[in-house]
Order: sequence, then structure tokens, then C-alpha cells
Amino acid sequence: MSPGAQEPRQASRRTTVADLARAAGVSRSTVSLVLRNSPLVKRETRHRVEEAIERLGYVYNRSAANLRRQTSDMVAMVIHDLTNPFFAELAVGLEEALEAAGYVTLMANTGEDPERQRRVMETMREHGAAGFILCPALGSETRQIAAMTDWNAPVIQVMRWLPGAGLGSVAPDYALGARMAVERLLALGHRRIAFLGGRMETIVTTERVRGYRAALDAAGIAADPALIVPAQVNRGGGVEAVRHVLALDRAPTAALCFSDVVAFGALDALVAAGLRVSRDFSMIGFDDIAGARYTLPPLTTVAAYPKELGRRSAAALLRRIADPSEAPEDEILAPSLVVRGTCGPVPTGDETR
Amino acid sequence: MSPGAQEPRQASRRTTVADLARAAGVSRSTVSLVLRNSPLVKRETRHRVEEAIERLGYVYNRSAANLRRQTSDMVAMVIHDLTNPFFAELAVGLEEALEAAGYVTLMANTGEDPERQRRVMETMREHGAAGFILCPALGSETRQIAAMTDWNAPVIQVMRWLPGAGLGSVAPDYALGARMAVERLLALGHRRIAFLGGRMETIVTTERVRGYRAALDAAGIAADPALIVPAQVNRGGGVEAVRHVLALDRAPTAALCFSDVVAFGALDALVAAGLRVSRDFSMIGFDDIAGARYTLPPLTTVAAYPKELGRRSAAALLRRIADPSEAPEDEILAPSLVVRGTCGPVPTGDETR
DNA sequence: ATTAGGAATTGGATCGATCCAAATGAATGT
DNA sequence: ACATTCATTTGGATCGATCCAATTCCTAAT
Repeated sequence: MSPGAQEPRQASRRTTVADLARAAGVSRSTVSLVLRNSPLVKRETRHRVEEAIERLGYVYNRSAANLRRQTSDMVAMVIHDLTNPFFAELAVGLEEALEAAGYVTLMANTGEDPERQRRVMETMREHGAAGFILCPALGSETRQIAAMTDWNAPVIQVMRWLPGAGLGSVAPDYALGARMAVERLLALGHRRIAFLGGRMETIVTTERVRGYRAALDAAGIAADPALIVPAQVNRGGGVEAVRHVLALDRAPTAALCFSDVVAFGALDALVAAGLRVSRDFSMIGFDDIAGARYTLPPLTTVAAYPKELGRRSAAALLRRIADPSEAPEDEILAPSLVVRGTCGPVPTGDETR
Repeated sequence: MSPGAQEPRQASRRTTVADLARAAGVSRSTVSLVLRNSPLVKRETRHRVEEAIERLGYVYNRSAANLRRQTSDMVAMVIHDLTNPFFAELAVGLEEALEAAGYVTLMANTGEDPERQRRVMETMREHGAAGFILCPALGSETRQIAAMTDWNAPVIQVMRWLPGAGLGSVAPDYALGARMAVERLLALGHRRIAFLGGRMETIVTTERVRGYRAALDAAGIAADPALIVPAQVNRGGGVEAVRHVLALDRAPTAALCFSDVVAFGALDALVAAGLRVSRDFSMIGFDDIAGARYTLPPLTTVAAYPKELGRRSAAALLRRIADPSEAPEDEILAPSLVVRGTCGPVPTGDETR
């Protein structure tokens, strides 16, 4: 408020329970009971108060109520990259579930910056967030995140997690998803199968690679380290990774990509190299984001159901808020393989090369 | 807190300024001054208090402070579809700018549901949001949104706006963007140019169509209503719209799409129809989302800079919060045409058909 | 008419931090 | 020694709603 400025509308302070009490001819306590829908108030008194609320244009002050009641109806959602369509879906599912439960969502995007992450979480703590949904930024220190256990507010990690932080988590079974995908490729006769994209310093990548390896092991195939090609988690990374493996002495005939977005780039690069997807080279993505069904041919991929993940993590958090004595759990969701058009039998003459 | 549950850690209440005061041997007032970095406190006293803060693990209570100071450091962001990559970018730019200014972001996704929108905005009001960033859901009632003018908190509409709501807005100049795109197509010799996708009940569509028409008008070409083909704002809509116009007696040779996502589908449909993009048919998108540079060929499109829009709307809102007497403004950002590979000269023999 | 018992209502203290006017302390000048 | 000035510090009231124990109001029973 600048000193000279005139408030055009209402110079007066906001309407409070005291004003309502005066207007309805009851005490503040009674007004408060009405606001909280207590059955103790007589029907007629309730009506008088409600009429006053309407007439004075009263707005309930949740902060004041929360202060007195020593509660909070705010949940913090700290995500490292909301522009990733997968996380956007997750955020929407999360917010929806929280809203339905009567909570509001404090949101922050950290952009993979641990320092910013620390700062926003601290701020949200000062705001009295009842709980935290965290998708930790790369390079988060386990010690620092683990310290949140005595913040007196539960924390659920989604998608990514810090091993040994002692907090709960909700995530898809990455290893299982990767394994399912590779098994499908094996069943089609492929023997030289690449893993494209991802960063080995993230647990999401190592888990997917673990599943990839497990499937090969089970089939009695030795994983060729040259076929595991980390790359940026975007379209460009897919392009590069495909170029790289196609230049190999013994090029693969199929690939599991770290994510759908990587697969998009990988498909582009295959086409650019003159290969026919599914006939000459099989490809499987991961995530099943909205665009996956629109590639040419439509992308076979591992669905991870981001919206459902959001809902589950909300549910897990609310459980912990309701009963803080409950021990943190790691919830692991089974993914499923969505078969579309990017996989075919191994090209003839290729099985043996 | 369930009745039987034992608090394992600290059964005691949280640390307050009073505790700090006792521990540091000063008054609550002095502690408060330290917390707010007042220059009034003697260096040595400040150190004593800071030491107590550290030792007792004190956490500042922003809600209590805001209550007393009659201020708020929360801003509400109400968006109709966060899973749209364009809005996700916008949200990130917004949150980033708000965080930098010391605000936290209350987020809600309405999923195009005006009733949910009304509900969440009411809740955020009760939380004392200092201002609102609103991307109104389809079917929002102007009257209801306009009523927010006496909520005592500024509102900025982004991307979409309700004409005559009397609130501020920040949006790209859709008409100009469309006009620029069509002018480019005209310069390449195209005369039959379609507008594909969008919903005529949204202002975003009508504005883009307005620009499309203006460009044709200026070139002395009568807009053919048959070439304006509304369709769903997703990939499928693009597919349908292209199929529709290709079946026309006198098919167009070029098209401006409502959005990049629609253009993605449109490109798919062109390829499926055996047409070569740019040689046989020219295509321009709108938005310049991340995927636009990765189509084959890369999509020529109108860039609307969502992140910048987010930043600008944050700035506009903060200005209004700082000085509520300032009149609401409509900020219109100039878009720019990003020329990539989907446009070429009109196919020979086609100029005259 | 009186009273027990439940229904309905209430005043004052409280949550945690800040405001404000007033008090204290230290340092300077005469 | 005393007044004056400036630098620090402080107690009590306050923001808006809720808790709690206590009170008042009813109604039905004796």
C-alpha cells in the first residue's frame, strides 16, 4: 500500500468472526461452530449466522484457523522438471487427489538444481506444509534429504528416490518394465539388443539397465557393454545414440530406449539412416506419454501410468499425515507393455551376424 | 494425531520466538527484529539470537507472521491443462519468477471444469492468496470471474481471457502471429490456404482466425469458409482436418494449424496420403513447443515463448500486488515466425487451380 | 413449582509473530 | 554532574479463529 493511495472500494478491514457475531447477535464461539458445521448449533441460530456471512461477504481465514488448530491443509510438491510431459501428468494426478482430500498444493519446479530445491523446501516448511511430495533433483544429497525425517512432516519420493534416505517412495518397477520389453524383443528373435539413452548417475537409468541385463541373462545372452549407450534424455539424445550404434561393427537389430522421448529421436535417426522401423530395426520406448501412439509406426512402449502414480503418492502421503507413526513404505507399481507397431521379427540373416 | 500414538521424537511443542528470547536472554521483540534483519539490533545481540536459532532448531512461521502483518506471500496459479506442454512451460516460467520474488505458488489444475475452477479459487482466496494467475477454463462465466475485482487481490489472465471481465491479461498477439504465418505462405505463391484445428468458442481460435483472414484480405483474396476447419486441439484433430481438406473439390496447397500439436497430426496425415511436405503441401504450426524442431521435415511455426509469458504474467501480477491502485493492463506479446522446413513454393500448376 | 439433564451458547485464553509507543542504555556536550 | 541525543531494547496489544471450561437456556420429569 503506497502512502498516498486511496482504497477505492473498502477502506475498512476484512470481515471477521467478531463482525459476524455482532451482526447475528451471537458470540464468536457460536459463529466458529457454525463455520465448522458443528451439530451443536440450533438450526435457527445457524441460519442467522449464515445470513450474516452472506450479507457481510465474509471470507474464512484458513491461515488463522490453521495457526490456532496447529494443523495445516497445504502439501508441498517439489518436482525437478514439470516440462517433462510425464511429470506434468503426474503433477495433475497428484493435485487432483490432494484437492479432493481438501488440501491445497504448493508447487515448485527445481529444474534439477539441488540448491534451489533445498531453498524451496525450506520455505514450504516455514509455510507449515503438512507433507512433501518430492521428485529429487539430480545431485541431491542423501544426508540432507534424510534430515527431513525430523521435520515433523512426512515425505514421499516419486519416480526417483535416494536409496537409504529412510523416507517413503512411490515409483514404477523400472527393472520389471525393462525386462518385459527386452523379453518381447528376445521372443521376436533379436539377440543384439541395445539400451539407448539415460544417465548412469540416476537410479531410474540404473534400474532400467538392471532389468535389461536381467532379461538377457535369463536368456543366456551376455550383455555387450558396447550396446549400452547413455545419452541425453531428450530427442537429440535418441538421435545420437542410434547413430552411434549403427556405426558399430556388429550393429544391434533392436533397442530399448530409456524413454519415449529418446525413442522419438531414435526413430527419426533410423528413418534418416534409411532403415525401416520394425522390419529392419525394432524399437521400444518407456513411459507411454501422449505422443507415443502418434509416431510412424506407433511406438511400442512400457506404460508407467504417471497420473496413477500421482494419485498413489497423494494417497500414501495422506496416510502418513493422518498417522505419522506409520512407517515409511516403498510402493512399487507394475508397468505394462503396450504393443504397437515398432517391433518385428529379427531381419533374416541378422540372427547370426 | 491418533489418541494412543506416541510421538517418538519430540513430544514438546514447536520452538517459538518466546523460546528464542528466553534462550538468548532478550525480549521477543528483539528476536523478531533479528528475524527480519533489522539494522536496529546490535551486532552482538544478533549473534546471540542467531546462535539460539541454530541451537534450538527454530523454524520461522510464515503463516503467523502473515496473519499479524496482514500480508501474504502466496500466489495462486489456476490453469486449465497443465499436461499441455505449452502450459507446463508457462507454469515453470511463472513459478520461477514468483520464487525469485519471494513468493510461493499455490497450484491447481482445473481440467477445463469451471465448477472446479470456482472451488479452487475460493479455497485459495481463503488461504489469503495475494494474487491470482488464471488461465480460465472453457465455459467460465464472465460475470463470476469479473466478480473477483472485489476480492482485494489482483488477477491476471494468461493465454486466454474473458473479454470485458475488467481484469488484466498477458497473451501473445495471436492475430499477428497468424497473419505473419499466412503472409509467408502468400509470399510463396499459395492462394488456397486452410486454417486447421481449434474451437470457435475459444478466443484463442477466433483471434488466430482473425489474423488469418486479415492476411488474406490484405492480399485481396476472399477467405473460403470451406477452408476453415475447426477440429480437436490434439494430434487426432490434425489428422482429421487434413483428411477433410484433401477430399475437397479444390484442395488447399498450404495450411496454418491452430497449434503445433495439431500440425503434428496434420503432417502425419499428409505423409499417409502420399504427399511430400513442403514440396506438395506447406504447413505452419503455432506455439513452437519443444517437439516442433524434430518433425520430418522440422516444423515451421509461430513461436509464442511460453516461458517468457509466464515471467511476464508474474511481473504484471507482482506490479499490481505492489500497487493495487494501478489499473489492470492487457499485455500483448509479439510472436515471431520460426522458419524451418515445412514450407515451400506452391506446386507448379497449382497456382491456378 | 422445582429441578435434573441435556442442548446450546459463551468469555477468555491461545496459536506465533509483529506493531507501537515507551523505556532503557550509551555516548556526547556543556 | 547533568541534560541531550541517538542507539537499542522492551512489554503489551494485536492479527483471526479455535479451544475449553463454564454458563445459560430449554424441556421434561418429579
